[in-house]
Amino acid sequence: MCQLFPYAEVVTRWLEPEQQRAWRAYVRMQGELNAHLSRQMSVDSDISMADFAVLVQLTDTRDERVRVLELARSLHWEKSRISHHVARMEKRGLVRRENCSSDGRGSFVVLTDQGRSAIEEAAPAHAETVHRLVFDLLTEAEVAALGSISEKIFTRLTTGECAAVIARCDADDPMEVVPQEGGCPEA
Amino acid sequence: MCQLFPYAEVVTRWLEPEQQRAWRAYVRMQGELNAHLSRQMSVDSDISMADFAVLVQLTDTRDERVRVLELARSLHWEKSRISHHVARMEKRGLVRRENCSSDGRGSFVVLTDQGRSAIEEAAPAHAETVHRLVFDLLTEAEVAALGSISEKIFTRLTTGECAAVIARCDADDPMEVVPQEGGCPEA
DNA sequence: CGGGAATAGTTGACACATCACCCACGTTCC
DNA sequence: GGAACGTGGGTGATGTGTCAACTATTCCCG
Repeated sequence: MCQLFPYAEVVTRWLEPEQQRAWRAYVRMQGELNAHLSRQMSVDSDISMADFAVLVQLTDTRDERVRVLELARSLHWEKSRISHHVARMEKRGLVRRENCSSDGRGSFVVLTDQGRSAIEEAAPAHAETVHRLVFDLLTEAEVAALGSISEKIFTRLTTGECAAVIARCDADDPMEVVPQEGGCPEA
Repeated sequence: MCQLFPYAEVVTRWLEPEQQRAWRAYVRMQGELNAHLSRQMSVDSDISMADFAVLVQLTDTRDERVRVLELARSLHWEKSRISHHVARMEKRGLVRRENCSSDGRGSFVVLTDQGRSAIEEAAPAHAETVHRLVFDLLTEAEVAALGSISEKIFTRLTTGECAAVIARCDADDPMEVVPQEGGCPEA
């Protein structure tokens, strides 16, 4: 409903040639980059990008344990995705589940020793890959531009009408969605 | 920076703070944007982003038919992905297969009337979405920057060593780029 | 206290991507 | 003609993401 503009759709706004070029370049780049990062991660280590993301969240907390829903929020994943993925990671010994004593519904995802060594092994290679594929190519100005462009679009996506569609497991405060600076970030 | 991985500090190039910020912003933006575009596409029409990509390639050719491998190359998809996806699209009536008379091995993917109306219905809304989520937010300079950054990275990914990993592992040259186990299982 | 409503998390069905392997056809060279 | 090899394309198993429906617990309010 909020997504459609039924009354304003008389003439289509096609992309301008320069926008077209930029958009196609972005789409292709993003697809290739994702594919390459995933492939490189599984070559360098025994985990996937998704595993890595989960493990980063776990190592970021003091207890190396985190509630499932908090995981979902910080990763912007659906709760069922978390549930499935954690089940698979548990089967491989990277994490384990523990019941939450203070809330009978909840459960924790806990880092195992095997999970810790997995991410410690994977992280340096991943950082090196990101350097090689991205930052070695860009000037400081371009890095800044990439950051601000990304933040603009991300903010657009996570506030206002757009956020309403995304928000299923979201906090009530829309401003809280973009925390300013975290601890040791991913990558 | 990342005091969690203490033993690797000598060989590892961690990201600088500015790079860190830009990278995190990019990763999150790109994830959200993909999700939103997909969701919006299926809200506005009966096809997915992947369907859309295939249909665009088909409508771009004069005959509205294209060989499977050419489709794979222009989309940068694996051939088996094309095969599976075309099978599903065929089941839904969006395309059909035809044998290639000049090469008994080959086959064409052909746009159907239903496929044509599907993309004609989907395209304007998609263009509008891209405007709304991206280009309405960016200055001309930012559009240009996005394009050139994307092209740089894309070029890096599709030339040299990187391309070798991407290009099927049936490349004849045994290289040292990929550490033994993960790379190109031959034999 | 009791009975909804909200919350935390799981499960199953399905769509999709990847991998390894397969088959059919074409080319080359003998 | 036919073996060897490359190429175009398909198939099935498996891992992954999404949606809808479900269970179990907690919260809220009379």
